Amino acid sequence: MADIERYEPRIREILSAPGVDLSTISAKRVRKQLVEMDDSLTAEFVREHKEEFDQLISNVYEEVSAGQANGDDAKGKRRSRDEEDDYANGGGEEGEEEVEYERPVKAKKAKKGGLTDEEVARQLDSEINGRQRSSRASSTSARGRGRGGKRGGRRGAKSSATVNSDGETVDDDGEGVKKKRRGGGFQKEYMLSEPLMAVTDVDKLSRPQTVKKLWDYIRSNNLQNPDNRKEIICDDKFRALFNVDKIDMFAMNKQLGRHLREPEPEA
DNA sequence: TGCGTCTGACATTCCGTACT
DNA sequence: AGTACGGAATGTCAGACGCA
Repeated sequence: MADIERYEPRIREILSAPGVDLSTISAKRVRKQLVEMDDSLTAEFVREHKEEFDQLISNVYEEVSAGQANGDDAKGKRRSRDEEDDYANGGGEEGEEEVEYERPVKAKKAKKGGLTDEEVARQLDSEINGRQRSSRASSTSARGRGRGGKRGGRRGAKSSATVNSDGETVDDDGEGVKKKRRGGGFQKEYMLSEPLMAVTDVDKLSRPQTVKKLWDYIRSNNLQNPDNRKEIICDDKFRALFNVDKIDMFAMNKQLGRHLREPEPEA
């Protein structure tokens, strides 16, 4: 039986460190920090004893958060909405705790200014009215899911709404969803820079279409690093585009903006 | 009514976790 | 072990909503 208890001070240190937001910290992150802090501790060991670590982290979390709540009523209040639902739900008392108390995106939103009266009112209003937006946002990560690769729920399964080859947003039936999203937005076309034109073979595209074209090009030219598929090995055209030999896929999207410019207004 | 704020939408791949 | 899926980053705009 490994002596996991001896890591308690470390865990306490992590959880009570200045700048640590208990509403966003996760057991996973604590474990990671633990490994980083303690050279004698390996990731493998932590993985092997994950449950024990999680149990310990949870205990320390309870203590630390209780301590902070005493001295900081505001933070106590902040827990009230979301965390009552999941964290305190199973936890709070003894017994099986929901160790994965992470709510990163929610926390991000909260960080933007916390829950003001206005926001609370809006949330309540949304819940009452059962707006589509609120139902999505309230579950997991609103942005995360909307943005992420699981549109429609399955990898590779094309979404219920996609951008077709004309840059038009369509749903599964091929019907336009312009009722909801007319014009502009993703359908807005930009003039492409010369290097970007060289890759896409067109001079005007919407942003999503541009990204799509880039990925077509990447795949057809095998530019993905086989060891790290998030990394793109630049060929001449890409090098001209990004001025680097390799680029992270996220950075690529970021850099893309530099190659898109507003179309000149038509006469 | 206008302004400010917030959310959802789209493309992409990979990692970690939960579940079977 | 294999499968399924959420979440991660990036950009921008439309639409919904609250408030003054």
